[in-house]
Amino acid sequence: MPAEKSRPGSCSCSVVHPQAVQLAVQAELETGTLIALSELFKVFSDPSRLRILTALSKTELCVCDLTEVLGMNQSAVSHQLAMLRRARLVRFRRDGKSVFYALDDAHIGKILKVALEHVTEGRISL
Amino acid sequence: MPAEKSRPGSCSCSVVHPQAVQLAVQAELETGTLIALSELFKVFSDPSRLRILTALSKTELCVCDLTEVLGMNQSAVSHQLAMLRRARLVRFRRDGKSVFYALDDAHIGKILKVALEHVTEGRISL
DNA sequence: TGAACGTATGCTTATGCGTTCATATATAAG
DNA sequence: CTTATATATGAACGCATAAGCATACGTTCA
Repeated sequence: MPAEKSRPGSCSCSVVHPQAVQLAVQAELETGTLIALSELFKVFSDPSRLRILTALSKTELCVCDLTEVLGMNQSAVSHQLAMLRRARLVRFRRDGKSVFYALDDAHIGKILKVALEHVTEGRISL
Repeated sequence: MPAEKSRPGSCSCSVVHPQAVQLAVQAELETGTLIALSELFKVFSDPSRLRILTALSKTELCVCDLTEVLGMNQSAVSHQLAMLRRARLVRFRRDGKSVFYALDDAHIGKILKVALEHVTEGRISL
């Protein structure tokens, strides 16, 4: 008997470790959760958006302020803000002609903080 | 006097809020940190990689095991593992013909946990 | 109402990225 | 040394996306 398993679709290996595989399979996240997670991280994966979030972590800002802080044009900033809005990471209020943005969730700061720890520690170990 | 400021490059607005902008500018991350952060999040922004990290959070696995767990072909898994390796999120050891992968950093679990909280809470509030 | 201003958005382009295919490397067995 | 197996890697294809341009929308003021 050559292999302890042999599901045809996935891989030709015969050295699969069943108990480890089973553990891993049981730990799998639901598809919906997985997609939501990856989309959340995708929002954080762009430097411009990180700068926006960092700025908003200190104070509410209007779009014009953000173009000033980031040195980007208004269209680019608005596009990124739209994405942050869709991800529900920022909220906004209109005041006359200006629209003010602010962070929408407490977890955002936590995520950034933990990630920053990872990054800076990695730095040191280099 | 029409505007309180008017740096030409960024934006034609005249309603910039100087004290808020200053606060935000002071909070800016260094460019290197910013890039490192965004690259870290980029690694987390793909469902396949999240599945790999979730699986490895439970147990060490060889490449063949991972193809089994994920139902992806070996090449795709290896490419993703290479990326995780470059990001120093996983380490690996060779044992005969097999290569076993494991998580490389304690922060990874934390980041995932906090993000998961955000995602699931968002779920509930819908 | 019309003009001016702040902001949002559709379209386009350039770039990036995930997967697959083909192939290369590494280890083990005969 | 040859063959088989496990993994890695380069090239290419298709899709997603960030940024810029032009323009539309919403608000204020005259």
